Amino acid sequence: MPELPEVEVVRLGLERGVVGRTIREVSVGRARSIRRHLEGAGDFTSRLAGRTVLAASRRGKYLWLPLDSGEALTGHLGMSGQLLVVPADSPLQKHLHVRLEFADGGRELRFVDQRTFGGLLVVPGGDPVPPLLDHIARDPLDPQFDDEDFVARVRRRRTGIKRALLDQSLISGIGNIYADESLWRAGLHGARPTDVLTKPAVRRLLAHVRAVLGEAIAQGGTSFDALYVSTEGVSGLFERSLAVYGREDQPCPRCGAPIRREAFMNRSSFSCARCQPRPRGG
DNA sequence: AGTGACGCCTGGGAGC
DNA sequence: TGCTCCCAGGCGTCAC
Repeated sequence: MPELPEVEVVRLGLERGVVGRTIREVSVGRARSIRRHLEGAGDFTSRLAGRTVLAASRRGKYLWLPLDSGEALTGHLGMSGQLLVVPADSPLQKHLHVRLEFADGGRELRFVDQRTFGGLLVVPGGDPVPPLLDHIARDPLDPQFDDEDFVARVRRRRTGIKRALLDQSLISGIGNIYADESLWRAGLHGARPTDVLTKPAVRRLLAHVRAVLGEAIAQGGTSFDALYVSTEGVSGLFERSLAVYGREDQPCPRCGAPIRREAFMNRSSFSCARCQPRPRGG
């Protein structure tokens, strides 16, 4: 499940694998994967053919490749999207939807996506950020992320802290796994109301968010259900470092109390029953 | 403007 | 065995 660390690992792979290369031809096998490119497949492929990739960029969970045309090939991996850089003659993946061949005849870029929540599109801009992504907040690893502005905005919210962490217009890149891990490290239950958290508490949480994201990148991300791999097809190793996510009834690594699982936004939240007390009324 | 619910997808696993 | 149901969940859209 690609969140910021997984997407960053993919970005690094794209930087090594496709930056500086010129696209020769693009084929779209499944229109749904470019559904956000409203002009359709013909327009999509013609905007890419002959263009050179200038960089590999990321904000939160979005990726984009700025092109020499002033546009950018933008993508989101959704739940199960993969961007693979593979030899042109390698076997076709079952859920291969878009192929980009390069003029140098070397390895090609493939978009593979089982659940098809992800997708690609070509958009104007891209240096530094396509306007398409204006509504996506800076992520906490962005040097220009404004800590005190984040703290203030969180405390003005009237919601639970986990909902706030998952709100990509407030802070981007965090999904269910890293939200739960960060909250565990901070000793906060996700239902804790944002408007009564102290400034130091929010700052501490932000520090834990940064730490867990950084550690996960160093481990190549989390390949919890094997749907996430790097551009080289390699799984990440951070699953073994997860303290709470997916660990219902197992002992909390800090206190030994059983990890609890609760329904949350049509999915699950994992937390320690002792270290992360549920707020009253929550 | 902020808040929260909903729908989109597929495959693996549980249960019958 | 084979069927049905549930679950994973990021994000755009929509209602309030």
